Amino acid sequence: MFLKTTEYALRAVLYIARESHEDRRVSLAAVARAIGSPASFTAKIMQQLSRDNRIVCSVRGPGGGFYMTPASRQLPMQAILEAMGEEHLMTKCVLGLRQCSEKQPCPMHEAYQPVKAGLMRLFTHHTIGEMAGEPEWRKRLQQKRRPGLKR
Amino acid sequence: MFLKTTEYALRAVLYIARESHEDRRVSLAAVARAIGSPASFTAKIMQQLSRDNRIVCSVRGPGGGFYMTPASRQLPMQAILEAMGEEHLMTKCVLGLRQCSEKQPCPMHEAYQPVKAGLMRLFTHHTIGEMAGEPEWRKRLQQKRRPGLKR
DNA sequence: TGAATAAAAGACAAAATTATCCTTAATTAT
DNA sequence: ATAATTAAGGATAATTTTGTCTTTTATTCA
Repeated sequence: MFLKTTEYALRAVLYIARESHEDRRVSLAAVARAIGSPASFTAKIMQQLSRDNRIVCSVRGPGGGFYMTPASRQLPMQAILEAMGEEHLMTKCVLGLRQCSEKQPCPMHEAYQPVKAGLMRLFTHHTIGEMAGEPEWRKRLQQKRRPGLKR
Repeated sequence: MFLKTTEYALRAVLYIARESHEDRRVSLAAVARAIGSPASFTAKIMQQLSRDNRIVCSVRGPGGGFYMTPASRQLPMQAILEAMGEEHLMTKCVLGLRQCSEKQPCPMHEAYQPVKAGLMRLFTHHTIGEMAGEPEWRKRLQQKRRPGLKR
């Protein structure tokens, strides 16, 4: 569906939405560990996500790291795709045809239409904060982070 | 959504389903032109699709080319994805997590579920022949092939 | 101010995907 | 049989994506 980069970005933002506040920041290393992406690669992704502090905010120096404001949590999930330059994946033709449209439909257009609509709805109708609200996720990440944890 | 290779494969099979019969074969060059993919790259894709003549059949020599049998037209669209080794894209987690499941859902699992179901339905419930049945497609391909056509 | 910390930025490397070219094998027609 | 045609197969190259490493900049604290 998405590029690995974008998958990492989605994971990272959801993680930060859970774990951070204005005063409690999470480090790059913590993010990388949590989302299972190499640290220096994660760094590049975080740069895209924190450009202009639009989606996540970043602070350098001791005690620094990343966090999200309440305002950013109100952004639709789509904002993450936009930051990564992959928002077109929601509207793209299944066959990858540029000219495909309602007027000039590809053979799969009609059948794919409801899937596309569902995708768009998924990313436009849900905010980041909303998506980050699931409790199962955090539990699993902690299991993963310390595999040898007893019980 | 899919790799370019797979998009080409889907386009190629739908094109061949339309244009060919046991006795009327389409050449590699024709397929490549129709789907807008470089000829030698298309050749590689056709090799995957005609392996064991499972999806398309191929014939070498003068008058040769590719065609589809009525039996192949009955295959679900999914068969094309399988031939290209991308069937997992239908069932994959949006965040790309391997462990994501009903029991261990990622934050987007529940919301993505209906989209995934739609995707799977799209490729399992529709046959290649069915999908190839749209008249608009052929018209557009012919326009594209000869851009300077009068009228 | 100076040292330590943590992200930003840039250069570079590896891997995967996409694309090209050349040779071989199969089929048809002469 | 020989030549011509068309796909198969193999080797190689270009591009994109993914990943790494080093240096720079901002911030905090002593």
